This record gives sequence, structure tokens and C-alpha cells, in this order.
Amino acid sequence: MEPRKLTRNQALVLETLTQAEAPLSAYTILDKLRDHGFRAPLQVYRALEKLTEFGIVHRLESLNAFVACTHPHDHGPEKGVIAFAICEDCGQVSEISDPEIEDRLALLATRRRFTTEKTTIEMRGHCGNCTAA
Amino acid sequence: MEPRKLTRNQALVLETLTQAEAPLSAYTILDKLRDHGFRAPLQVYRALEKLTEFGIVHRLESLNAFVACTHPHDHGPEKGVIAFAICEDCGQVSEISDPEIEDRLALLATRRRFTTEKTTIEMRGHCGNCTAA
DNA sequence: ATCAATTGCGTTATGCTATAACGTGTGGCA
DNA sequence: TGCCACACGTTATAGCATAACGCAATTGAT
Repeated sequence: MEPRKLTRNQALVLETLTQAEAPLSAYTILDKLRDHGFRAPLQVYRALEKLTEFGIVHRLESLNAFVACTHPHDHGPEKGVIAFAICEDCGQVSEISDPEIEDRLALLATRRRFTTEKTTIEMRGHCGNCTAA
Repeated sequence: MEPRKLTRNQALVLETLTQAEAPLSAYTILDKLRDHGFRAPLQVYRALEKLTEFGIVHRLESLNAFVACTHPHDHGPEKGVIAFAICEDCGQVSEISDPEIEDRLALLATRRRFTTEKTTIEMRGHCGNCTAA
């Protein structure tokens, strides 16, 4: 599961996401990679699936789009919960990792005898830059 | 914006969701309502849009599906953040309303000068019943 | 080195989710 | 009565995602 070495397709998709300033849909990625030989959605989705497993790409459920992980540190299959703050104006996404949220959700889940496999937290709104304007 | 009186379509869609034991996709709702004259997705989506505005239906982003609100009390345009615990086995969804989570997210947002418009929190996993088995 | 197993790849086809755009009908209300 | 807002119905289209097939490359034990 470790991102030992990326395949060509995975590297291309990751690079595309890294260079982007906002989340990209799979089809947008596909369009950007046509010049590099991409022709079908599956080429993108398969790469995204792996990159997500590796923890270096995140899927934004409320957007049906993907971003490269900006948490510089340890990559690897998702140790903790990540919350996303997504600006509706500029598209900027910031990742928030907060133990308190995590603990609280864990508690709430346990109380209900719920076993959590995966948690999604997404805040949609406006970032400081866009509000300032 | 108050749910003063539902239109026929809205009532049918709400009833379908209320009777369901798991979240339903718009197209599943459409199929269930064909006998009542529904023929096109928009009939469902338009009803869902209103019902969601009224706060009596929630959209689950990680599922692209909808559930009837189970919080018995005050309906009305979303006062607070609601977290969902979604069982992958039986589909049961439980709504969790927790001020601590809400406050914490508000704090984290403010710190980053982020203005939140809408928050999505969804936990996917397994409910007590399904784990017990 | 070789074979088997695994993984990635490319392609075609298809399915699911959601909205645009247009026109009709109806009810409230000045 | 004439206007306005809103719900509705319909057709068409856009956008997101996966099934299923077969081939190629890689790995890794023998």
C-alpha cells in the first residue's frame, strides 16, 4: 500500500492535481492529460483510486472532485480524520486535522455502538482572501 | 421558506423517503413513483430541492442519496450542523446534533478567517445491530 | 531463466447522477 | 384584469463513475 513508486499514469494525475489551484473533477483531469495519451475516464479513475489509497490525494464528496494532499508530512493510508474548508469563490481547499474533532466524533460514535470506517468533514464557504475583497 | 403546505409531488417524495429504511437515490425515488405519474428526474429533483430547503430531507453527499429527517422537533432551514452515521450494511442513518462539534468547527474556521456556509459531516461504518451479528 | 500470479493498462460500452431550457397552468393580489 | 411568482411536465443534454474484456509489464519464488 505504500506509495513506493508511482506508475506513469499515477504520476501524471498527481502532477495535474498538484499544479491545480482548486479541486479537479476526474473528467477535467482527463482533458488536461489528453496530450499525454489519456483517452478514457478509467485511466484517471484508476490512478485516483490508488493515489487516494496512498493518502496523497483526497476526494471531496460534496464536490465530486479531487485535490492533492497538502499535509506535507507522513503520507500513508489516512491515520486521522481530515476536515476540509472549501472556498466557493476561489476553490482553495485547506486541510484541517484536529484531534478534538476526531475524539468527539469517536465518542459520539461509540455511544451509539457505531463503528466508524471513514469520516467525511467538509465545510463550504468563503476564505479570508475572498471575503476581504 | 416555511413548509406551509407541501405540493403533491413534494408530499409523494417525502412519503417515499419516510417509508424507506435506507437513503434513496433520486432515480430510485423516481422508479417508486412511476405509478403515481412521475416520469422524469426533474420531478424528483425539484421536490427534493424544496424539501431540503425546508429541512425535512437531508442529502448525503458521500452517497448521492437522500433521507427523510428523523429529528422530530423543529423543522426549518437548518439551524445547526448535523452529523450522520451511516451503516454500510443495513443502510440505517442516524442523525447526530452536537454543539461541541459545531463550536469546534466554528473555532477552527474562524481561526483561518473562513466563513462557513454549509457543513457536511458523514461517518460511514457499521451500526450496533450489524456489528453484533 | 522461467513460469505463475499480480497488477497496471487500454478500450468499448454502459449506467448512474444532475441540470438546462422551454412552455403550460394556477393562485394570489394590486 | 392583468401581472407575478411558482410549481409542473417534457425533452434533451451534461457530468460523474464503473463493468467487462483482453493484453502487457512486473514481481518473485523456484
